[in-house]
Amino acid sequence: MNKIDIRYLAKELNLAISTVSRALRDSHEISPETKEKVFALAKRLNYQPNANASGLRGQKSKIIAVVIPDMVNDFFSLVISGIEKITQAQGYHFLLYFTHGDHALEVSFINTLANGRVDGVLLSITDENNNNEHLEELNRKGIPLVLFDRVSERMDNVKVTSDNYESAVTATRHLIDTGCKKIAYLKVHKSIPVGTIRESGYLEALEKYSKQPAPLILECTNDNDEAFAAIRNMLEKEKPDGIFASLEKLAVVCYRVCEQIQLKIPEDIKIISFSNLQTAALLNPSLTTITQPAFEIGETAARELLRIIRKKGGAKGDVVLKSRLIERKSTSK
Amino acid sequence: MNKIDIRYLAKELNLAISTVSRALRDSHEISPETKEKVFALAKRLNYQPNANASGLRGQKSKIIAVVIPDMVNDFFSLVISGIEKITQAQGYHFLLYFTHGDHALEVSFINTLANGRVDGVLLSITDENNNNEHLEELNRKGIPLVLFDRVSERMDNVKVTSDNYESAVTATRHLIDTGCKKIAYLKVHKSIPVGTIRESGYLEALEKYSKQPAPLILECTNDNDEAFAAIRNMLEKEKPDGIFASLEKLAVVCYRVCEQIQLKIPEDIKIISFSNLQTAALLNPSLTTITQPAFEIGETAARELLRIIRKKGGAKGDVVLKSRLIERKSTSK
DNA sequence: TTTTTTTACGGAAACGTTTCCGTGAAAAGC
DNA sequence: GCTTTTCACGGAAACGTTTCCGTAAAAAAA
Repeated sequence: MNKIDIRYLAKELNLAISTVSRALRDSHEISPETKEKVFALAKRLNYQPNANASGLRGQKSKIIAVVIPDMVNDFFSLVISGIEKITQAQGYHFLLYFTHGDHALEVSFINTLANGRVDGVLLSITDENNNNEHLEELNRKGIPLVLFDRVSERMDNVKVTSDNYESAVTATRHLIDTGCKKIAYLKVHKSIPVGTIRESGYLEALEKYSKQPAPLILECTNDNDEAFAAIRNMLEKEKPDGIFASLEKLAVVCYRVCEQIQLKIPEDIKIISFSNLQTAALLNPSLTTITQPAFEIGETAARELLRIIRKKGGAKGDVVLKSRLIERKSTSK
Repeated sequence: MNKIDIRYLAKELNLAISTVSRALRDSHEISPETKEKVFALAKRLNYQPNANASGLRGQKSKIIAVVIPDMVNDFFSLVISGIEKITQAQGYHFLLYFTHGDHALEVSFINTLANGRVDGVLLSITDENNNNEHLEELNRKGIPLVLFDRVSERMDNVKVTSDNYESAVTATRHLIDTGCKKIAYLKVHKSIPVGTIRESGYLEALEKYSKQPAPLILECTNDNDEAFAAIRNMLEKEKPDGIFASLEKLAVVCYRVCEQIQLKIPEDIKIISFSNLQTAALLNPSLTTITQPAFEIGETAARELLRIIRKKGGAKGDVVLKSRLIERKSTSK
């Protein structure tokens, strides 16, 4: 089978390669009749321009890279779906990379991407406390970068996030409003900024709206069994009547602990959690959540990136999207 | 900022471009000392070979395409994770495409991919009943293709699936064993082969292991509200004591219906479902599932594809992976 | 009519690699 | 000591586009 490239089309039509190329790109220098002939043949032979050749010549690939920690919860699945919607609509493609929480892997990905493979990068930072020389380098090379969800304040790229502080206040206040007198805040030990920001929201709300004498913060590890033990210990010792989990996996562990030590939700203890779990409504009892606009975060980040790619450096406007409190049975009075 | 290409390295080291290229690829024609110098400079300048240029010259991109219907349930997220593990380990990249159930979109994706952009394609077919001329075309062009989960028996590409028939038998039998006398099978109207295969498993099990006089099959639409109405109607009229849902979304709808018409699970009715829902254990009551080895399907499919890419056409061995029955409260006696 | 502009196209360079082919010098074989 | 082989590298072509530059012919302007 003959491979059909632009050269073959040209030969077949008795035209110069340049003419065919221009016709395909609908240049005004080409007569309508010639265009017609070229289009017809191209369609008939299902001609597809070689991506590497165009990319090499034009110094662009129509591909962006999406770098995220992983896909173990629904949040990033939804973000990806949002990104896909935009890239698909605008004729772009995307490569997907998981850093698995490994900063070195992130550095490696970013470095190997700065070689014409992609026109831009969408990144949710793996470890926000680590250095980001690799990102500075990306900026120096002029490769558009948009950060989302897990961002670094030290970078002045466009950032797309959700209102973690405000919704943490809302969540805490919701527990207070439903009668909780002693509210615990659960986080993971790796102090990712989003965790810290949510914590300040919790503290702020306690201060302002509650009479609780002292905050009650439990720092768990990433290990589920360890978290289970820690939470159980805390529940038995401190006996809080409200729990605010900063991550959905912590809420899930809480459910298990409560089952084991026979605490009834929401009678004995109320639980609220940040979560994008699509089955939150089906848990036993259904879980009240602060749900981030994950799909919209993906859409917005992608849209911003493509805008920058086209305009070669547009306005640097951060975008903060609103999360929603979805009240369910785990916090009913 | 100077862009550092191989030409720049050559000039800097007073070497020919070809020498540098060979050194970087660790050719035996280059002396160890020269290699050292080249490696050192390349590392110092963080040189990354231009992907489009290598791709164009070498006619390969080290990128594969992954085409799936969507990511609305955990199954495909897990598959993607499995694929990522393999591509990452073997130095490949992957582009992700969603067909959203639109056959024409699948055709369009496949066609535009056959232009050197990717070295191979991993596909879960959108509509197995539709024609697959686009896939034949891909085969003719010599672009490796591996099908997974939703495959077409008419294609003789490598296929990676799970044991839908056997596990449907197992699922039905599980309901029979827990005492169900009248078991309904729930499917969606689009007769995707996987649905049909599961149905035959259900029928086979009824025939062999149950005294149920006739099968009870309900065909739902993709619309959740319609499915709700249909299931409710069926439950009230037929009063089955066991439900086998071929898709997890149907099981979820069942839960809602049961709640509304006050049927107790598992006392009044038992439910089992194909599902990869990570929170199946947390539902109320926890849901007994047939869980497909999604991650392994992704791993296997990717591994097979990369093998074919390297060997340029290896053995055509289909792979069937085993699903697991995970017994939970929705089917307890 | 002559000159200028426009139209519609052709030729060739360039994008950054990889690899084929060639070659002088050193090493090996005789 | 002469021929042959090996070694280590250089030059240039090729991958398939896009676009710059050039140019006959036709159209417009003079």
